[in-house]
Amino acid sequence: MIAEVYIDIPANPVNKPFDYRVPEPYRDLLEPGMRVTVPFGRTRRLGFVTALKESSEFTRLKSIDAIEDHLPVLTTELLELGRWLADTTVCATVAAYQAMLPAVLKADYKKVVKVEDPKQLKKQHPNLAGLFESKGQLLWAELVKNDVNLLTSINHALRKGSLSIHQLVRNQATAKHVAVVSASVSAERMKLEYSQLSDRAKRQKEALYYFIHRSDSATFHPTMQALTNEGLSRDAILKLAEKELLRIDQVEQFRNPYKRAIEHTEPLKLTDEQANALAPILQSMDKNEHRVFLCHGVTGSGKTEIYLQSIQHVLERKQQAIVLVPEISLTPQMVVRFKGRFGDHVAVMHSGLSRGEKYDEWRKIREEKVQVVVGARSAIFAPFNNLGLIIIDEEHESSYKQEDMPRYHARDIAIHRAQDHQCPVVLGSATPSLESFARARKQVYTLLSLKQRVNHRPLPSVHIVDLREEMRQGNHSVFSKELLEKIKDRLQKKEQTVLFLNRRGYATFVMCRSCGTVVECPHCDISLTYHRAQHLLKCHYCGYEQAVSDTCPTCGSDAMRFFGTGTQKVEAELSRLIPEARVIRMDVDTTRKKGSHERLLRQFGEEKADILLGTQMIAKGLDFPKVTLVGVLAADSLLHLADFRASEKTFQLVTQVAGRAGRHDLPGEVVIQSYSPDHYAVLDAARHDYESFYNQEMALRRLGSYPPFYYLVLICLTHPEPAKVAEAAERIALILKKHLSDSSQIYGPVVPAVAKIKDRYRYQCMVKYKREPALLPVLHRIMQHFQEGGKNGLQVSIDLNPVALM
DNA sequence: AGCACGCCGACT
DNA sequence: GTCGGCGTGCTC
Repeated sequence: MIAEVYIDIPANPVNKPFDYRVPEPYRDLLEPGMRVTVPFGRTRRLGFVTALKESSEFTRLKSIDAIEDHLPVLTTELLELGRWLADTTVCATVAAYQAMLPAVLKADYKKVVKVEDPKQLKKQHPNLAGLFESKGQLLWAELVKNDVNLLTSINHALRKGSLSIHQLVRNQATAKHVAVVSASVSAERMKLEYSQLSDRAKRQKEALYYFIHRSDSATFHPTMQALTNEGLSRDAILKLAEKELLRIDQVEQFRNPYKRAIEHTEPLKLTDEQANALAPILQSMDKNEHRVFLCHGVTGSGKTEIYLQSIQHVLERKQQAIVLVPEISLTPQMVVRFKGRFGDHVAVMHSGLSRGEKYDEWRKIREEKVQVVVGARSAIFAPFNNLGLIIIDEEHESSYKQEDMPRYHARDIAIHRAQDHQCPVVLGSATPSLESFARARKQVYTLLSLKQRVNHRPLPSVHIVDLREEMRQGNHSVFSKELLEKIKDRLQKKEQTVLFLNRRGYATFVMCRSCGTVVECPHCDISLTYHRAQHLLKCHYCGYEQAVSDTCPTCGSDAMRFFGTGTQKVEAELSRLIPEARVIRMDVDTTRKKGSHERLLRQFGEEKADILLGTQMIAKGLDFPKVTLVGVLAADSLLHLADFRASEKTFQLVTQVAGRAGRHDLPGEVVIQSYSPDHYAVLDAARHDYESFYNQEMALRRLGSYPPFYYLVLICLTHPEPAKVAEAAERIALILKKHLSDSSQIYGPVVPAVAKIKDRYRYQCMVKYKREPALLPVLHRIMQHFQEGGKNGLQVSIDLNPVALM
């Protein structure tokens, strides 16, 4: 028997299956989808078995070393999905497989140096022999870490045979075990032994006594942890186990990230609108029919309840469901809603979990211990075998697009899997992506509309403030008069305010007023942002930091001034203008630590603050009854980005943020500050008019030949030398022009808005096309040709259907 | 990704 | 003459 194995090196030259002989004892065990360790070249690597066969065109086959799994980690469906994913996103097949699995299933490679001939080593390299001391082997990394100059003597010793190198492939997947203690003899016997124990064995007697006097001693098996918590001695228990009076078992345990008890909830009574939306979804499930529904519902229209009740139906049909939620709205609030309804049937997957916790949640899915998974983007690969429904909440969210290889969009994966399983997909959003809404209009998707909020609360009233007018009246503050007054008013009424600004840091750039020099990052083509807390200038692209100087590096004048406003500056302004206000600031800088995101939100929920000030991350999923005012400080910060989606993003963001106000009994109010108050994205968001926005934006997209009228491909090249990228970009553009049809438009090469990142110069080519059969073959060929380069050479990335043109 | 093979500059 | 730089090519 022969196995086809994909080696876990996501590079082009090894992106193909390698044949290996399967040793006799493995023949009944090995299945496609399992991981194996194999000899590869002169090292050992982990690989994925994709197929089994009887013959190979290669004669000198090596054998598989070991099987790493009992159960295939990739199901037949996922193996196939991975191939499709690699093809359609132009990446290595293993890269696709790795993206579908939890990180712990990746191998941990360790190089080990072994002493073969201690005497010779001591004679020829006493310094090396000293390092090894009495140990027979050392980790390569440890050995080299001490002294790089050792390399020469190590090489010499290797050649002389006094040292040898071995490759260790360690499986990182470890289940958590707990020690469980139980009685291994009868109570009578324990009593007897007890009486025979010497009085000096006080701790042992104590422990034994504890077990004897349990009426349920036969079925009593507490964890070691629990017993030591009771004050019993661990050593005494071990001694008793040695005497075979007690036994200790290592029991595999799922880590439980959600320890607190969650109250069970019952299905809510649906409004007519909700019931009308739910019915076709259930119908489609019952007919085992693949259909995509676009659930377009205003914020607060009760989409989640529709999700919950359709999942209920999935469970009744003994099927499984995947629910995708954007990472930032995967809050405890959200988890509680699903766990409350479905309890232990739910696994949760998000970035806040440790690697071990993620692995456990994944195993619950793989071993069919749960039927529902709620998770961020990668949960779309949940290894369910009988999917009945896939839900993507906030389907317009750009975080569903993975930004590194494989550059997939979870929505595309969802539709592909749902076709395999003949089940429906539900896309939900208050502000659908133009792509999805256009498909709904063309009846490719089925549109479900929810126009009313469940509790019949009116949508918040929205005021647009013209910041140009404020400027004219001499107000240079980040707050308009109107907004400031409203914040003060809420403070007095003990109500809460949410303020949104899409820029972190203090000032977005530092400029010399005398010569106009803007301080830029030495490694990137971008201005540095001033962070006041540490009094540093930081690059938001590469993380570079430098001290703030008082004088201009170019002209030496002391006219350096801060421009632009970030969240830190707003925070400072607030404490100056309204010193009594308690402010919580939420941005990448204040939520970097694990759990701080949740902690800040909880504090705000407990009304320990009056104002929540934040970036993107506060735009979604927040639901606090006391919030009656939402302020969007600069609604056009995104609008002027050179991106065809700028208006769409602005519209979505403003709508989402506005939706945070007045979700409960108290009426909500929204103030939008903008330098372009007449822009349709701002106006339509203020009027809660999606269709009007859609129509205007579609007209512009048609004019610019942008999605959803055309598909895009973005090819981005980087290299430390500008001339090298330019040349490669030129050649790629030529290849595209030569091989693609006339109906496709090829743009570039051009230098993108940020011309250099992390000391690498960038160039881009773009293709717009409607139907282009030659596209994927050409892109694969480009990848093959240009991506063979080494570490510092040319890097090529291909992004099909990019979400941003950065 | 590693690692060897292979062809040109500064050293014992 | 050799050590060693990193450009190219292969791993079932």
